[in-house]
Amino acid sequence: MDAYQAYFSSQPTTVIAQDLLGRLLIYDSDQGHFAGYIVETEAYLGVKDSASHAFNHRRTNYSESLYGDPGDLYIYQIRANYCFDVVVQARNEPQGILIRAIEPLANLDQMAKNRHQTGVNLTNGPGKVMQALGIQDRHLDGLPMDQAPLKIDLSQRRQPQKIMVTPRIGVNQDGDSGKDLCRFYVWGNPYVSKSKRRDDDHDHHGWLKKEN
DNA sequence: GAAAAGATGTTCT
DNA sequence: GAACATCTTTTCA
Repeated sequence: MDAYQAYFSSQPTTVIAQDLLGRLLIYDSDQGHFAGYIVETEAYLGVKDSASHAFNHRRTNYSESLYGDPGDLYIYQIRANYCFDVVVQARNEPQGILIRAIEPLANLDQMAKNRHQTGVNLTNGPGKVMQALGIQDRHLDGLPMDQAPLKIDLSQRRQPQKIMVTPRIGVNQDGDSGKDLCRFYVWGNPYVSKSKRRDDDHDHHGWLKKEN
């Protein structure tokens, strides 16, 4: 197993989800070089998680990638929108981390064209991130991230001032896992989904220091 | 700034 | 036919 796979399988999923906050998401496409800091994640804990696509060992051709190797991509469509997970834990252990929001760093102009929006609306939600990056199909589904154009840079990390923990967004609250505290985000960052502007940290966007 | 409704693909009953 | 790991637009405050 390489170091990339080890990172996504040597700690509990909720710990990895928090460690991903502040890391750089990169996508190289024919639209240019996209980059942004991850500011919001959600952990999905596999067969015992009532909100997971793999609940009760559900396994279909559609969600097969979730059962793949740690560090693989799982790209899926929910209603009219695409989202993506990083697959974590060993092969056949279907856990994943949904990347819900990023703070854009590079290629903001192209993101605005792809989204037909500006400001925080570029990337403050999982479907919005995919639209901003111009990903509107599943051709990257199942690929190992370190060999795909869409990847997370593990060589550096921006340090959040404070990590907030809440129940997940958009999942059925009546399920056994509906109120589990599996959503993590950078306090004060304006790109966190469903956040209120009066809670923003205008000086540092919730990071410990200025731009590296 | 909140709430409601519509668009929409896959899975399960 | 119903539910869903979502987003946009409209309507009302």
